[in-house]
Amino acid sequence: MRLDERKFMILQAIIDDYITTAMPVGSRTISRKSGVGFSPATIRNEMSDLEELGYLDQPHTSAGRVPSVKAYRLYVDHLMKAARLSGEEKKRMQEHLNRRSDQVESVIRSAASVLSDATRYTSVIVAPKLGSLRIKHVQLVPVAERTALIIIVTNAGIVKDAVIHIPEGLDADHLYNISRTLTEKLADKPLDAVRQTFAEMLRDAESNRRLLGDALNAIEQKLGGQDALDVVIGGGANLLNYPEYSDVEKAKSFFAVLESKDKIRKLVSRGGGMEVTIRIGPENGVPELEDCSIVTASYRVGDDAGGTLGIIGPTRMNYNRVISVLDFMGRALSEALSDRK
Amino acid sequence: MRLDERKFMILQAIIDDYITTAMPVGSRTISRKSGVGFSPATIRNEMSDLEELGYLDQPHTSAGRVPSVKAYRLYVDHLMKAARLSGEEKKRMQEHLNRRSDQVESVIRSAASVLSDATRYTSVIVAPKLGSLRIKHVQLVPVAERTALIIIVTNAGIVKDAVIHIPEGLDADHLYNISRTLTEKLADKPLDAVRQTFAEMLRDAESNRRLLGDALNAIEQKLGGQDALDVVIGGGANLLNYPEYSDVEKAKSFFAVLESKDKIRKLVSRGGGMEVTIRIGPENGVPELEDCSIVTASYRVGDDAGGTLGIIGPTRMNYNRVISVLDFMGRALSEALSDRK
DNA sequence: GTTAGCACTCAACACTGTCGAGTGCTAACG
DNA sequence: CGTTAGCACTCGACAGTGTTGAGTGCTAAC
Repeated sequence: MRLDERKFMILQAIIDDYITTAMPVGSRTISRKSGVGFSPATIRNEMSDLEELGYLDQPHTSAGRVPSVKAYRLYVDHLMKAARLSGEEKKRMQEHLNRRSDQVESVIRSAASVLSDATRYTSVIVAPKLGSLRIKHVQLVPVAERTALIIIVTNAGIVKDAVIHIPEGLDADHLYNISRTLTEKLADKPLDAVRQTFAEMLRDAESNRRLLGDALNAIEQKLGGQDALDVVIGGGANLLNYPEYSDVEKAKSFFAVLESKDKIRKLVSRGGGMEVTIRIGPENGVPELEDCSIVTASYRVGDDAGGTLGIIGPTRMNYNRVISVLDFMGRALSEALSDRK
Repeated sequence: MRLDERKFMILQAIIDDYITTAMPVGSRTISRKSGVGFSPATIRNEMSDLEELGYLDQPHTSAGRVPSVKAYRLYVDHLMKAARLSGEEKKRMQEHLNRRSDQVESVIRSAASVLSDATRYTSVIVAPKLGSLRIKHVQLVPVAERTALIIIVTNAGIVKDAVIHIPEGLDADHLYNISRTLTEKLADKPLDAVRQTFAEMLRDAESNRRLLGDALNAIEQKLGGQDALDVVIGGGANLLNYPEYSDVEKAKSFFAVLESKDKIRKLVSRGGGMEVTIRIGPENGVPELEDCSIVTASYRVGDDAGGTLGIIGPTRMNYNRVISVLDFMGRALSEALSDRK
């Protein structure tokens, strides 16, 4: 038995219907649809075939049918027609995104909320690994008696800074000199290499040990520690709008997953490339979310570092729309984060 | 009819029981409690009196009784004995809070999560109004061809910075001079006055118009715009653990309130002072949350600016513990934010 | 003043029958 | 031979029913 034209059509109709209603769909419903010229009985026969082929599941004997993971896969890979976002919508997203575009972190936060608002699902954005950005220059600026700001400027134009303590008696000139040395030593090195280079400097330089140590700590904390933005989630409560989560227990376990960075990271560990990746149901590898799908795309910062943005929703999500939104936002985000000189 | 000793005791027992079980409590339950030497029948008589006095409600004829708002009020104002946090617990909270103490924003975020973890309710922290902090000095640092970092140091040691665009051809010396001028003009003025002073400078200074305008925009955005941290919420999903929210609709409306900054702000608009404020049920003024209580305390940054921290939970929340946690965290947070030289 | 006894109330629960949506199968139709 | 009408069957949803148990209020006795 093969999937002929008509089976495709019927399957598509079932999926479309199920995506909007979340109710098992019966033969009558399909038969009534415009564009389908067959009686319920015929549809039933076809549905029976589709079930045998593994594209449909039946919750129980006298219920309608529900698309299986296999069906969604087929749908996503072959049946789906790409949705176009209206220009107006694109514009609106852009605006909401651009409004705050000073720090990487706040751009990402706003992107997450734009994503979840636009899709009505839950969004996840993993911050870029900034480690591969290269340092352009480093500067120490005195701010108070024994405090300075260390500023690191990278090739992507992103600035990281941190407040550090400095030994007494270091005046602006001193700091300026140290800055020059630091810049010389660090220029063109990736941020990842800061630790090592600092360590070397600590070994060599007798004086200013304290200063260098503090600076190193501060920077490390910014880049890789608690302070570094990691994964941002938007619209967690959105999923409560779907009947799949009308059970509080389910909702709770969903929120529990959202709070576990490990699981989130696992969820969005991406397939690579700028392409949109779709993981349907159990494919996502997190058992608690086996009836969720996750769609991810990626974005870049400058030419090196990149991160992932994604949408988590029920398996019957509107893949169509989600894909276009992610695709668009991936580009928009890359632009917002890279074009900052 | 007056509230005698025994009525107090019984009321207290009822409240205690209800707070832990969330089930209407009957006369038998109270009678069985150690320390109560009366039969259910006697308790019933007393409960009947208490109901008449407005301290108890009866969901329906043959159910147990439930404390009324008036009862909680009495409990909170007179019956409750202050809980002591164990040293161990205090230490744990301190540690979780202190771990990241570089930027105001991240300290507040971590405080929110400490609060919600410690209480198992939802926490809200309103960021301090930084506008009343006074400027100590201002500095422009070149970071790239046409970009500079503007750094504002305040008397509380808090540093705000923003990336701005600068006109071509301004070298480090120029910027240094401008910084000096800015510092002179702005020193000792509150951040709130920046706008006005800048405006004056814009009028006077013929050159560097662009630069000043950009700087003003950037700073404004940082202080009062989208970028300024406003209100942070922690543990929103915590409330799902309580039977009060086993209904998804209720949970949804709760989350809706959490997403509305206006309502949150209304919720935590504080009664003033370092004192802990308690609003029970409808007292909080937000109809959607009429069966939630909110307990707030405040914290300070330096000597001027202050913010509010609070806990939202069901009316039958563990006021006792919540109050001690808030009190402790209020101090801890003030300390963490002020002691930063 | 306290308590035992008793009739009463009401939510929760399990059970039952009905209804309707949906199915599979078979036979008839074009 | 594909399509369709007809029919028996299945099963969840729902409403109605009786039972149980927790809890109450009242009264009379201690």
